[in-house]
This record gives sequence, structure tokens and C-alpha cells, in this order.
Amino acid sequence: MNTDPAPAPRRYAKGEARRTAILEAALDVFATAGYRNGGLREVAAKAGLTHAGVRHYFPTKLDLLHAVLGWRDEQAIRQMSSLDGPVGVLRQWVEAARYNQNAPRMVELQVALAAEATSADHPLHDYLRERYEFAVGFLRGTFTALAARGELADGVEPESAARGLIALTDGVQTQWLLDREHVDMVELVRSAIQRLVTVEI
Amino acid sequence: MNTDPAPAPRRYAKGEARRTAILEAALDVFATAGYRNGGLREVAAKAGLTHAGVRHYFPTKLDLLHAVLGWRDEQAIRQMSSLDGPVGVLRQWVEAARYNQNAPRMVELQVALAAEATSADHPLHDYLRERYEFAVGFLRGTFTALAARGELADGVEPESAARGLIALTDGVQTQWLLDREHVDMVELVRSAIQRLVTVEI
DNA sequence: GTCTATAAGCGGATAGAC
DNA sequence: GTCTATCCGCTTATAGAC
Repeated sequence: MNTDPAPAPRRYAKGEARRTAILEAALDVFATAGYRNGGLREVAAKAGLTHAGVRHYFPTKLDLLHAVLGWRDEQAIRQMSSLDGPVGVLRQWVEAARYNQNAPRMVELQVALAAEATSADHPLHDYLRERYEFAVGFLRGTFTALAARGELADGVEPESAARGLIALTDGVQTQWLLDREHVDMVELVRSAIQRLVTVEI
Repeated sequence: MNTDPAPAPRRYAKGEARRTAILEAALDVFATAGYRNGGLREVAAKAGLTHAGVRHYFPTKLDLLHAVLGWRDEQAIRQMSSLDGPVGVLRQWVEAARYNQNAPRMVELQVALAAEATSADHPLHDYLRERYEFAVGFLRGTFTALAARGELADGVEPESAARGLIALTDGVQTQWLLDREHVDMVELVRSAIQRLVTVEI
């Protein structure tokens, strides 16, 4: 009979390392060439295997991209949700901009993706819609909570403040990619938020 | 002998008229079918000549696109500059958003272009950089003029207000393309501007 | 630049080595 | 479980005539 204790539910070390290598390669490729132009074979080459090997971990190309984006989304959401209140959320929003300022590839990916997934027939169209819907709802809730505390600036409406902040954050990325020396994403996002609330951000 | 007075130093009327006709046709075609799908023959037909005729004025399709964008920029700038003051400029900025709301293909063209011309090696990279540089300078001047009139909201700095407004205007387009029913570009732009100034927009 | 035909490359699927 | 070799159907890129 088996006297061993139940094995710990761990992932296989080699597989995990490969997975990470593939995700890093995919981020690089998608950020440079975009989702449509970036190829599985190029990702595979960067990760040191064949395209069929990549598909062992990520059955479809879309699964791969979702994995890349999902990791980042999860992290961001977890960080913002763990904060003690709406002010913390907005401060974390600024921190996300700071993080992006050190991850130009990720910014390129996001900008490229947002543009190409605009077409209704793009495979990521629905994903992106849901992502924006979630973000708008999340920020709308944040601004509503601030309104209840009386910490919202006069005339600020939660829905349009949410959409506006997201829009500005997106647009700032384009300007930053075009001229990184003269565009300060963090300060632009921070000052925009500051204009929406009465508390110090 | 020639008794006519010396001709005024003017451009060739026919060539200029043709040029304008082609640009109008190209704007229409690109805005309707997009840059990739819009064909020179369709542009030519709308302008009343053959595709070879179009190429006489614009050697390549990219030249034509560049000319269309520059032409449209000039028009927008002329409209904004002809206004009696900085408040008029901001109101015209809102009107530009309203115009875009009726030209979805044009918006798609702009969004796609802004993203792909982000790469340093894109043929329109320099054009886009200069376009943003000019727009930032123009709006910075507008906000500076408002500051001199005491019509700027507290804590608004012209440079970041200019970059922020441009960023928001860009970002709103992406959201609108993803969900035209729930995104009101005009109101989002207007309310953002309203938060920057003390006068009614 | 467009058109047409051809070539190349893509994501995807399978069988099997280890 | 991990991964390669190889194939398929399809889309896209390319070349040459116009």
C-alpha cells in the first residue's frame, strides 16, 4: 500500500519554467509586432522550442495572449482591490502608470491591441470590451464611494469621470511612446485625478 | 502686345481645384472604407479622373493619405484660429468631437494610425510626432491665454492640461469604437474641458 | 496602384519519441 | 508530461503584367 503522504499539489518545475519563458517571449513578440503579426513560430524560437511545443502549453494563439494579458490584469486588480479605500485605488492607479513607464513593451502591446481589437471581427474584440466595461464599473464605484465621503470635486459625475480617466490614461500612453523624454505619464495621470477629487493624491 | 495687367501671383487654378477635389474624394473614401481597403480608382472616380491622374498629384497612396491628414489638420487649425478667443477654440474642440461622432471610419483611421505610427520606423512616425507637438503647443497657448484672463481653474497648468486634453480625446475614441451606444464622445470631451476652465463651454 | 496567379507562412492537428 | 516532425487548409505576401 502507499504509505507516502499525499503529494503536495505542485506544478512541474520544468513546465513552469517553460511556461514563463514562453510568456516572456510572447510578450516581447506581441509588443513588437502586435497580435495579428506576431507569430507562434517566432515566440517558439525565442523560448527555445518549436511552435508545436508552445501549443502544448497554450492550445491556441488566443489562449497564449490571454495568458499574457491575464497575468497583468490579475496583478493590477488584486493590488487595487486589496487597498483600504477609494483614495488608495486612485493612488494605485497612478502607481500603475509608474509601472508602465518602466515597461515600454507592455505599453506598446496595450496600445497596439486597443487599436487593432477595435474591429468588430477581431478575436479580442469581446475581451477588450469586457475589460473596459470592468474598468469603467470599477472606477465608477470608486468615484461613487468618494462622492459619499464628500471627497469628489464639484460637478464630477462618477461615470464620465471613470471613462475620462481611462481615456486619458490610454491616450497618454500613445503620446509617451512618441516622445518619452517630454511626456511624464505619472504626472499627467496624477494631475488629472487630482482635478477630480478634493483629497491629496 | 499684351495689354492685360500683370497676372496676380496665384497658383494654377485648375491644378489647385483638382488637388482639392482629390483630397475631398480621398477623405471620403478613406473615412468610409479605411486606408487599406480604400482604392485609388475609387478616389479617382469621385474626383472625376483616372487613377493615373491621381498619381500625377500624389505619387503614392501614402503621399495621398499624408496629404489628406495634413489638409484636414489645416482646416481644423484654420477654424480654431479664426475664432475670437481661447474659449472659442475649446468650443471648437468639442465640435470636432461631434464631427468625429458622425465619421466612424475616420476615427478608426486615426486610432489605427496613431497606434501603428508609434513605431520609429513607420513612414508616418515623424508626421505624427509633429502633429502632436503642434497640437500641444496650440492648446498650451490657448490655456495660457485663458490663464491671463483669469478663466483657468485653480491648479491647472497649461502644458499638462493640453497634453491631458489631447490624451483624453484620443482615448475616448477607442472606447467609442468599442461601444458606441454607451460612450458619448462629445459629452466626455466637453465635461473634461469644463473642469479645466471657469467659463461655460 | 491594381489585378492575378503563385509562393510563403500562418494557426492548427496528429502521431509518436522520450 | 514534454516536445519534435510533419502535415492540412487557409490567409497573406509577393511578383509581374497592365
